[in-house]
Amino acid sequence: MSASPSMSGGAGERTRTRTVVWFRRDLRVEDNPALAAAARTAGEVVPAYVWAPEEDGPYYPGRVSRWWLSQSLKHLDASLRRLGATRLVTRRSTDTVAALLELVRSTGATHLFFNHLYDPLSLVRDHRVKQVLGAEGITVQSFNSDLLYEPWEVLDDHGCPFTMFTPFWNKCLCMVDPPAPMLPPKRINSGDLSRCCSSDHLIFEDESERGSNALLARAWSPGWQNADKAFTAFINGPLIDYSVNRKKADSANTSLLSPYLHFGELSVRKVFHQVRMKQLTWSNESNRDGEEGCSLFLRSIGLREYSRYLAFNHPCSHEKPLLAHLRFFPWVVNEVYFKVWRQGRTGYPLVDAGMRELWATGWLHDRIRVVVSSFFVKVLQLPWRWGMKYFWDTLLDADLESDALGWQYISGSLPDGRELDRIDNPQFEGYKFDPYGEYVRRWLPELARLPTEWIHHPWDAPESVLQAAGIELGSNYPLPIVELDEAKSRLQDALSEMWELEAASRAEIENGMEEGLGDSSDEPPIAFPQELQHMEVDLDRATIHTPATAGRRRADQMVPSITSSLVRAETETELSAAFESQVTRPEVPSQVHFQPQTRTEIRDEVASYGTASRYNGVQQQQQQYTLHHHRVQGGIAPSTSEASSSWTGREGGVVPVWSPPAASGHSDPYAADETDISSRSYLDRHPQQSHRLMNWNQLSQSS
DNA sequence: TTCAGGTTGGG
DNA sequence: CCAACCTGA
Repeated sequence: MSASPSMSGGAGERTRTRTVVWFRRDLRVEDNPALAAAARTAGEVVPAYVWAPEEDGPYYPGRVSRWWLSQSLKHLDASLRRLGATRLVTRRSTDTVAALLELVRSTGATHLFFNHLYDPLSLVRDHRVKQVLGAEGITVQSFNSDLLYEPWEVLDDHGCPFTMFTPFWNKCLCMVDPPAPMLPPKRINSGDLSRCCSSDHLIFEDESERGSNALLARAWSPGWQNADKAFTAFINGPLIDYSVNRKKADSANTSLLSPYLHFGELSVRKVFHQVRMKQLTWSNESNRDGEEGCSLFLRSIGLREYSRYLAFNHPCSHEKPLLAHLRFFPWVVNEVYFKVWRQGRTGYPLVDAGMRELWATGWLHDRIRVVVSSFFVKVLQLPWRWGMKYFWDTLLDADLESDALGWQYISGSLPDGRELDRIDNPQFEGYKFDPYGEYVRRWLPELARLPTEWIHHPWDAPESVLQAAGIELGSNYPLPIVELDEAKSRLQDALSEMWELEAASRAEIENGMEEGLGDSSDEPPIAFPQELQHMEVDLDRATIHTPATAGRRRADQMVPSITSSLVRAETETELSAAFESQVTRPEVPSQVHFQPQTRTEIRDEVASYGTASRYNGVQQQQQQYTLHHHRVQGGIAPSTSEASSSWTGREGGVVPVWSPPAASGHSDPYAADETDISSRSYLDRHPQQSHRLMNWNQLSQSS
């Protein structure tokens, strides 16, 4: 497995290869195929990291995510040094490809190795890396370190990609086990880098974020060795009771591994193998619960796999609903609702507790994520992409692929997701996930003295009970922002409207308007008004002046261009001050003063919407995008032979990149109109992608 | 006891 | 969409 020491000594002089290992979300030295391959070359290895967050556009990482990354890179750097490398070479850039090219030139490297990623930006960028560096005569090789199986390896009986999770996962489970995880390389020789190659100092936080970040360090220890510890602790601890406990809102029973998995500090293959071993053991002991726990935990790993699978097959799944009719859903464009949701002032205790935990810690139990996001989509009927963006900004384990899958699942955009018209009742869910109200009491101190009987529906509590608990509804805790019955009928209306619009659009197409297909998607997306970005700062001031957009709009929503977490810093430090006394996560906010607001006040805000601001917002956002808007023409859909000729397989040269399929193909069940689901709008915004892209359908046919 | 009709859980 | 479960005549 590992390179034999004798070989590297002798051959070093003559072959003298120098390989840049480009780290991204694979921040580990163990079971890292790119690093291992580089170490095997017997030449010199230059481990490198390029920080170019501007490339991520609206998905610039949020504060907590950046904090994690910075810690993890430190940890990785230390590990690499221990193995003999000079250091992790870092670059601050706004153009990753240029930075890599410069790095390769200045180090005199002949090889570049990296591990695959599957989000749309990476697919395109990595492809470009191969082209640009390849043209320079650099050998570029890429590997799988992020998944059990590459997305193009998992196909149904007809050789087509799966469109539902269960069959996908069943197929995975009966495929040959993924290779066993590799040990870290014995030694990394990076030669003398002091001359040719300096490191940039990377800055991941600003002054205002430092205080909040200091709190994170008490609760979390990023880094691959800590990932390993956390994993070991989990499989030897909570895993055996996972099937029983996983429903409790309390995170004491969850694995807490997702941030590690996001940054690739923990290898899913290692997870898979070790959990399988546990499962075998418990199966032999006929421990049914333990065995089932393993299956369930592995299934959640499977969902992570599936999120990459979907992202690969549908690169726009983070911004477009996969089911076409959802594009006609008239989302409620209401900033006040959005703000109330974020601040945990909806009047539904379980939802509010979740939102405040998220705010305070960057963490949420999976179940609670479902609760708050389904409330967001179904009760408030806000556009799911706003919620997804907020998750992206605030979650410690923010992960575009997983979150897109989650939100699409919730918003009824997947064939196997939940229907849109089913509203979950937060009151009932409260008693299910938090039967004794402990979770609510921890995060909503204002309800702490309310008896369990009423904790999940304070609005039903008798006045005397409320008084005894020190609660004045509408004053120190809000009344429900929207009644569930009201939400249900609103949702029904919205759905009928959606189907009408959908039918109308279809009729239009059948009337021979070929271009009709594009109409809905060409409609300008709804922007966040500029003011939204400053809203958080105004938490305790009059919100009535917040201009907002009103009413419903269909089509997809733009996301804010600045992460709200940056703007939030001010208030957050205030909040953090309240947590100072708590040593361990989850911190309990003991002093939080949320603005007293009655439902009628909220309604006044809703009523006071100015519509003028809407167009401002739209225009600004549009402008931003049209700056980059060029049509991609010609050569997008390659012929089959071209596609297959540049296909070099799993460990090989080319990462296949999705492109809009040729107009005819209709094998895809999502595809009421395939072009929308695939990358057209994405490509429009990334004109440099005019190179030939490979098409997944064609690939699978030709190989 | 049985059976329609609703609710809930799953991904 | 569908199975399992509950509920109430």
